[in-house]
Amino acid sequence: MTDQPPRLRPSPPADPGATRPYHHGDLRAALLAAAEEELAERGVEGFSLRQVAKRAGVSHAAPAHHFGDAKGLLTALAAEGFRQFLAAQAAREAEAPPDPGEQLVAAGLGYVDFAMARPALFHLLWQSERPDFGDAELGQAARAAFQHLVDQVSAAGGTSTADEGAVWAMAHGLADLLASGRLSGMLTLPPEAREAMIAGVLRRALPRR
Amino acid sequence: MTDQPPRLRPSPPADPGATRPYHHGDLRAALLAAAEEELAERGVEGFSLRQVAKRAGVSHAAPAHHFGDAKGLLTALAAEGFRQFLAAQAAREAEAPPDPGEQLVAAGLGYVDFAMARPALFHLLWQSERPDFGDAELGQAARAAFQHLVDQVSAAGGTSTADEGAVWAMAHGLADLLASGRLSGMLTLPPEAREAMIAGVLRRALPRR
DNA sequence: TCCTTATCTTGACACTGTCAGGATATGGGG
DNA sequence: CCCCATATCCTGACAGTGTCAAGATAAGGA
Repeated sequence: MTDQPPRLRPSPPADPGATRPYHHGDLRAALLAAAEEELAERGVEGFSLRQVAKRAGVSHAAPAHHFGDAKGLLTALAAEGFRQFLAAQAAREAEAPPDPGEQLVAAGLGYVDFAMARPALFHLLWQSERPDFGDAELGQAARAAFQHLVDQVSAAGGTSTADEGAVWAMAHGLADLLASGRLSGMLTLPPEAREAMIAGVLRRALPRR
Repeated sequence: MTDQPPRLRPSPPADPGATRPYHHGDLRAALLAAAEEELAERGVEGFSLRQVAKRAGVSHAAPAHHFGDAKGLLTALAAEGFRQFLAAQAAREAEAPPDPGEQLVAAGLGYVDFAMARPALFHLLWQSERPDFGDAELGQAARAAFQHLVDQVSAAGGTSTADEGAVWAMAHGLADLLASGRLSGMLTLPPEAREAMIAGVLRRALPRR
């Protein structure tokens, strides 16, 4: 497992005795950080806007000014999540040999890394309908993220829709099943062996020569 | 266990003038049907127990007696969903040649069929935390469903955890991406071409000889 | 200094899931 | 036949949720 992209800064201790200034200073960033913590603890389905506000030490209606509504907050969080998702792939590629095939496998490993390290955020990005995927910023971040794999396929000699779909589906299937705790046969393996097996499985989707 | 419902009202407008009998007759089945409709229309994240009760033409607390709480209803729905998921695979296999490899591909096609035909239910089965997967009935149905693919892999000559994982991940990745409207390159294909491409991609995951 | 703007709080509303207690039908025993 | 134990369903209440309206407070420029 390689380095993960830095998480949003952890939320403040929320000292109840401390007199908090009326203006927070950087509430937007604090709310995003609190939202991701809430997401990790309660899941997408248990996500509560008021709980996020409470965690950030602010009134229940404070998020509205920065994000409009809950969908707006989750949209911003998803956009940031897609950027970190892309960064997870880049981190793996930086450690891999420059061979196009190896780079493609590395991207797939980063795909799986991200899903296993932050399953709730992965869920928000790929299976939730709560973010507004019509939003410009989120749309751009999302397209950039899953276009990256497609580009890697081309670089590795893929030419068809089938090539793109196969690699994407294999990486995504592994990521989703592993993130949700299935594929126990792989999960119980020691990390190095598991990683090697994932790489081997990813290679099956590669265009054959 | 469940009798065939005499009338599974597909969309009961809850006729206000009609005097409904105090006892419904087969409320449990009607609630399950209403729940799946609600699921299809609003998605897992928009699911509302009260809305289900209203759709079935019954008071908001009526479901409690049959299912306990919302989790209980979704657990029962998920168990039924897994059985139908398995049936979708079996339906494809019945039309395929008896060759083990072809049977395995057929199972994968059924896997994808189900996800595309009923994406919200697929989402409930695989990505939701609302059903109680510790429940005995649901656990049995779930295990039977995703054990089937693994058995097919063995029959087709698969011997390793990698073989099982590869086929499962490929089928699952295709199903999830297609159900959520991604993989547009495949979605825009005519059905026969799309099906052939999916089969071809599934074959990539098969153990090579 | 004063006023405009941004930021945050308080209060309210409709909706949700769940619980408690009451109403009604069903079926079997007397 | 009557009666009542039980299953079934309803009404009402409560806390929690997202969102809106209106007010309070701070920041910054004229």
